[in-house]
This record gives sequence, C-alpha cells and structure tokens, in this order.
Amino acid sequence: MAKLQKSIDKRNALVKATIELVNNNGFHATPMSKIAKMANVSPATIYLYFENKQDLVNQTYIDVKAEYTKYAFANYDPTTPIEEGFKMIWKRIADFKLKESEHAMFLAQCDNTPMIDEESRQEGIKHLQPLLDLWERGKKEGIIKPISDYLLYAYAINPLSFLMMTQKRGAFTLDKTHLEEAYQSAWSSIKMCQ
Amino acid sequence: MAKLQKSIDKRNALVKATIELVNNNGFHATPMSKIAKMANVSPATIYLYFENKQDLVNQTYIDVKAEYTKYAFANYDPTTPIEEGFKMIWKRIADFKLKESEHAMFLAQCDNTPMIDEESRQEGIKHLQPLLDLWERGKKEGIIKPISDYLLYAYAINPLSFLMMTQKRGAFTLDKTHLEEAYQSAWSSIKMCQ
Amino acid sequence: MAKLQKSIDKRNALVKATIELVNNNGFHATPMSKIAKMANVSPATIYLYFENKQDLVNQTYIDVKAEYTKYAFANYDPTTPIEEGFKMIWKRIADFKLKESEHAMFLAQCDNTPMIDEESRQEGIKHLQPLLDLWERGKKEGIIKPISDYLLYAYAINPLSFLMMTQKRGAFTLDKTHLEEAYQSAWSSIKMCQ
Amino acid sequence: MAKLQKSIDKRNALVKATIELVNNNGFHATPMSKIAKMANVSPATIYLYFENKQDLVNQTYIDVKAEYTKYAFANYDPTTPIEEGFKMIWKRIADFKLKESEHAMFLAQCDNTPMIDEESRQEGIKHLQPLLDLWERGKKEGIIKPISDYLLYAYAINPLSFLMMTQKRGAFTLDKTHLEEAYQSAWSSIKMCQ
DNA sequence: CATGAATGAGGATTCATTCAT
DNA sequence: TATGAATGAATCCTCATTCAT
Repeated sequence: MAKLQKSIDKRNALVKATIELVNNNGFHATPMSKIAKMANVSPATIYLYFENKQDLVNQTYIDVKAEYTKYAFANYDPTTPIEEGFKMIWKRIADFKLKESEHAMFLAQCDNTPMIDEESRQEGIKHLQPLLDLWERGKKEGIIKPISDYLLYAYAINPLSFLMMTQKRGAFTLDKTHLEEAYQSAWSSIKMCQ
Repeated sequence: MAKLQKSIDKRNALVKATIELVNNNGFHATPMSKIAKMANVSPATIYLYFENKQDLVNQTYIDVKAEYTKYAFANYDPTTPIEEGFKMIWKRIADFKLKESEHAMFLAQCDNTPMIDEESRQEGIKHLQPLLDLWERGKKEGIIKPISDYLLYAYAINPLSFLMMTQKRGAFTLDKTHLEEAYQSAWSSIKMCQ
Repeated sequence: MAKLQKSIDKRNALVKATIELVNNNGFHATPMSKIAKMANVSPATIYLYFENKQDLVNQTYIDVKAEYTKYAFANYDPTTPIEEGFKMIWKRIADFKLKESEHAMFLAQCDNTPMIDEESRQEGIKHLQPLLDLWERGKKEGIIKPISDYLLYAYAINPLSFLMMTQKRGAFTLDKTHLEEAYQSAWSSIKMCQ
Repeated sequence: MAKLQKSIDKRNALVKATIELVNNNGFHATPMSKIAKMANVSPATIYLYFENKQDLVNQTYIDVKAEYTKYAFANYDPTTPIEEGFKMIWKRIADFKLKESEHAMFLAQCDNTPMIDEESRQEGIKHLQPLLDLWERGKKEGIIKPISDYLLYAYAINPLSFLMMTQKRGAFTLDKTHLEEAYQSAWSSIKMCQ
C-alpha cells in the first residue's frame, strides 16, 4: 500500500514536470532527463510509468483534459435552465483557464501542434458531452442558435484560450470587468437573436 | 540580377519547406537537413540565407504574418462604414484561414508554442493596425462595444483559427452557410447591443 | 528438502531460458529481465542463483557441455573394439547434435564467440577424455592415424556442428542416408589407410 | 577525386575496426563509439557510410566473405584436374584461415551467431560456386563421393575453421606437417574409396 | 527465499552547424 | 555563391544490478 502510494506520487510528479517543461520549451525541446530531474527520479524510472516519451505526453494530455472537464462541470446540474447553466459552465471554464493557466496553456499547445496522437486527442474530447447536451437542449428551446457545435464552441468557449494566452504573455490582464464583458460577448454570439 | 533572383527563389523555397514540415512535425522535429532536401539545396546553403534554425522560423513567421495581414486588408478602405468594413475584413481573414490553411496553421502553431522569439512575435502583430483603427472608430460611433481590443480579437477573429484547425483535422467542413453563421456570431459578439 | 527442490527447479528454468534466448538473440542481446520473465521469476531472483550475467552463461555452458559428453558416452564401454567404439560414440554425438539441437547450437555459439570465460571453456573440455582415450588406443593399434587429437576432432566430430547449424537454418535436412554418409566421411578421415 | 578516395579510406577503416572489435568482444559488446574511435572518425561519421550498426556488420561480413572466396580461387583454373584443383583450393583456404585469421575468426563468429541478416548470409554464400562446380565435376568423374555439397563442405573445408579457432586460442599450433595431415584427412573424407 | 521498484551507466542514433572545396 | 562531408553534443532508451520489503 505504501509502495503503491509512492508510485502514484511519482507518476504525478512526472506529469507535473512534463506540463511545466513542455509549456516553457515545447515537446521536442524537453529532454526526458530534465523531466526526470524535475520530478526527482532517475530517467530510467520514467519508463516504469510510461512506455516512452510520446506515451508520457499523451497520458499527460488526457490527464489534464480530464481535469479540465471535471472542473468545468463540477457543480453543473443538467436540469438547470439554459442560460443559467451556460453561464455556470462558462464561468467555471474561464476560472480554470485563468487560474490553472499552466494546465490550460499545456492544452492549447497540444491542440495546436502535432505533438499528440490522434487517439489521445479523441479520448480527450469525450468528456465535453454535458456542454453539448446543454446546447442541444438550448437549440430545442429556441434559446441557442441552431448551428454546429463546432461553431458554438469556437465562439463561446475557445476565445478564453486566446485570452488566457494573451494574459500569460503579459500583454494584458483579465480583470472582473473584462471577464463580464467576455461573458456577454460569448453569450451574444450563440444566443438566438430575439 | 539573375543571381539575386535565384537567391530569392531559394529563400522562398526554404520558407515554404519550413512551413510544410513544421506544420506536420513541429519545430524541433523538423531537421534542417529535411528542410534543405525539400527545398532542393544543401544544408549548408540554409546558412547563407539565415543565421540559424531559430532565425529561419522567426523569419518564416514574420513572412507569413505579413502575408496574412496584407491579404486581410488588400481591398480595405479606411473610410468604409464600420459594419461594412468589418465584414469585408472578416471575410478576407476567413478566406485566408480557410484557403491558405497551411499558412494559417503555421501561425496557429507559432502562436501557441514557445517556438518563436518574443521579438518576432511583436514584429508580427504590427500590421494589424487597420483593424484596430476600425474598431476605434466603431467604438467612437457607438457601433462596436467599448471593450479591449484583445477581447474584440478573441471573439471576432480568433474563432476562425479554431474552425480552421477543426476543418484541417477533418472533423468538420465549413461551407458557405456555416461561414455566414460564423460571421453572425462574430458580429453579434462585438457589436453594441441596440 | 521441498525448498531445495524448488530451488533446483528455478535454477533449471533459468538455464533453460538462457539457452533459448541466447540462441535466438546472442549473449548481449539477451537481457536478464527477459531471462527472468521466461523462467517465471523476478530479475532479482537470478542473483540468488548466479553471481552475475557472466556467471549465468558460464554455468549454463558447463551444464550443457556436461550433458553433451554424458550423452555421448552413456553406453560406451572402454573395452569396446576401436572402430565399433568410435562408431558408437559418433552416433551418440550425432544424435545429440541433431535431436538436442538447441543445446548443440548453444555450444556452437559459445565456442565461436568471446562470450565464455576461458576458465569455463577449459572446464567444459575435461569430459571428452573417453574419446581421447579411445583415439590413443586406436593409434597404438594402428587403426587410427597417429595425428593430433585436435585434428581428429576437427575431422571426425566437428563437422557435425556445421551440419547441425545448416539443418537449423533450414537449408538442408540430414536424413538417415546422409548420416551414414557423414559417418563414412568421418571414419575415412581418421582411420589409417590400409 | 581526393574526396572520394578519402571516403573509401574511412569506410575501410570502419570495416577494419569492426572486425577487430567484434572479434574481441562480440557484436553487441562493441559500441559504435569504440568503432569510431579506432577508425579515427566521429561516431556520427559512421552513419554517412552505413545505415546503422546492423548494416555495418552485414556489409563487413559480405566484404570479408568476398575477400575470402576471392583469395580461395585466386589462382584456380576450372579446367584443372579434380584432385589437383581441390588441393589447390584447399591450400588457399587453409592459407587464408591461418594467415588472415582475424578475418576468418570474424566469419566464424558471424556463421555461428544470430548477428547477421539472413539476406547478407545468402549474399555471402554466392561466391563459393567454383568449388561446387569442381565437386560436381568430381562426382561425374567418379573421383568425389556422390554426396550432398553440404556434407562435402562439412568434411573438406569446415574443419579448417575449427583448427583456426583452436590455434587462435593458443591451444595448438598448426605447422606444415599438421597441415599436410589435415589435407590428407580432408581428401580422404570426400574422395571415392577405390 | 523472493520480489518489484529503482537506478546509474552506457549505447545507438540524430542533428544543427561548420569547413574545405 | 553553393556544396557535401564531417562532427561534437545531445537525446531517447535499455539494462545489469541493487535494495527495501
């Protein structure tokens, strides 16, 4: 039991180090040896937990993506009214992207780069279902525009990634007011024009 | 003159090869030797045109970014009415992202990755000025929401990058109808609510 | 007693696995971990039975060599007439090389490779004495050529190794007729010309 | 031209180093870095001449095998009478195995080990044809036993490998007398009994 | 006795960059 | 200007061996 616990700790340390180093240097500029050093293990130990470097980032991606969606829907109840439900989820996602910006940044890099296996990418998408369901419901009720989920995501959610990156680069800080404005823009872009 | 012409051809071939290879493999997984091969020159020749690998991608980034903004504002007249002007630019940008998707993809990778020097990043932003001017004008006239340009960009323009990537991955095809819907979402998100 | 029995089983399993893996991959391309896996023990367990990898192959070599000579002389009686005795031994050796070809192959690899300690090599040679004694007797009786034992071995016995390897590679199958022909060649090469 | 010459020299130096190091340590215990050092080139240079380590030994094997057969048949004329022709070839082969014992040892290791690709092994066999032709002729003329070429090789030629190895190990020195005795044994084993 | 986890040392291979031509 | 050969410095990964349990 103690052994097993220790193992999970090491795996976590490796995942954490991977996120930080890949964020700063990119996948291929992050040597396994540095990951090992940052996680306080021997390079060889990585291979007890992951098949190879590709597997390490794939699993890290899936881990972070799962954490992201878990966070997004943590307090969401599928019976909530559309607008309120959307706002709730949107705020949680905004929260995640800005507070857990290291993790969000890692996802952004994975999503705009050929560094993740297609299979792992698919695996990561799965957990977004509650949002898609909400949109489905919203479309039926005539509250959400009857357009492709890809378009809805592009306008309602994805801009947060851009804002997070911008903030990360120090060009701009997203305060409460900005956040409210962003939400209004998001909602305006997907709600039915009355 | 003939020699100079030849040189420009080689430089262009190198830039082109860089875009294609970095798109498919990422910066660090793209060896100089492969770039040279694809451009039909010797590896050593690259160093006649670029200082080193970093310089090569930096310059490629600036080139592509310049091409992007040039395309975006090609037929734009700064005296055009706000909504019409925005639509015009938006359509050009959408056009570029979808038709020159290789180049757009390259920019997306650069923008979400630590592969470009901060200096070159700044250099690339410069040429967006006409759009910022349009927004300035729009805000003054009470047509565009008086919010940060970063927010406006995040909602009006950046979603096109997401849609381009989605389409590139084959998950979804953006047809005329989608494009019109996307425009409506973009405009809705930044126009003043009346 | 039960424990001791168990131990011998493990040692045997390890020796067996070593033979098979070294045959297929060679000494250095055979990891201890694979040997352990094939023998159904932990890598660490190997070190309870053998000092290190070198010791493991050395002991395996000695084991197999002993088995080989034991088989060769199993039914041999030192008072048998020369030609009959030689034929008897030769047939046993041929039998071993062809039926226990895995073991014979292992010996061939050890004997043509710097993988075995000189000491273990010497140890392995010891048990061939009965054959040398037979030859001694044969020389005295004027039946066997009065030449070096090395020459006798090279012509009377060693060709069987070559034939075994050839057969192992599938180039050729040694049937009863071939075997008889081989024996004739062997005997012709060492018997006194009358 | 100077460049090309230099290249061939490097390739030769690499092949030479490979033979010596593999003889002393075996294939897998011979690091590329040591081969490079002994050949006075950088490790990376090896990969300009050979695809990888396997290719390096394969090509070395083929080179040495070609040298061996070229040496064996250097002064052989296919119209020579059988016994004389055989003796001539046999002597050349013995000469090669004993004088070029480094090369012969390398072949012995390759032939008793899974270190060479099957394809290269086949390639190496090709050049033995003149000997097979001689045997063919000998069988027709009733001078050589009408048995498989594999058997003939096993008894007439292969023992020389064993004797070479034995001599290399210092257990025994093959002088002129021994050599004559060896030839008699070889010939006895394959010639028709009259 | 037996083990699975852990690791340091090492090995094959790649690659950005240089240099002689 | 243009090149192909050459290379030292990484980088990923493996493996014999040890150690805490």
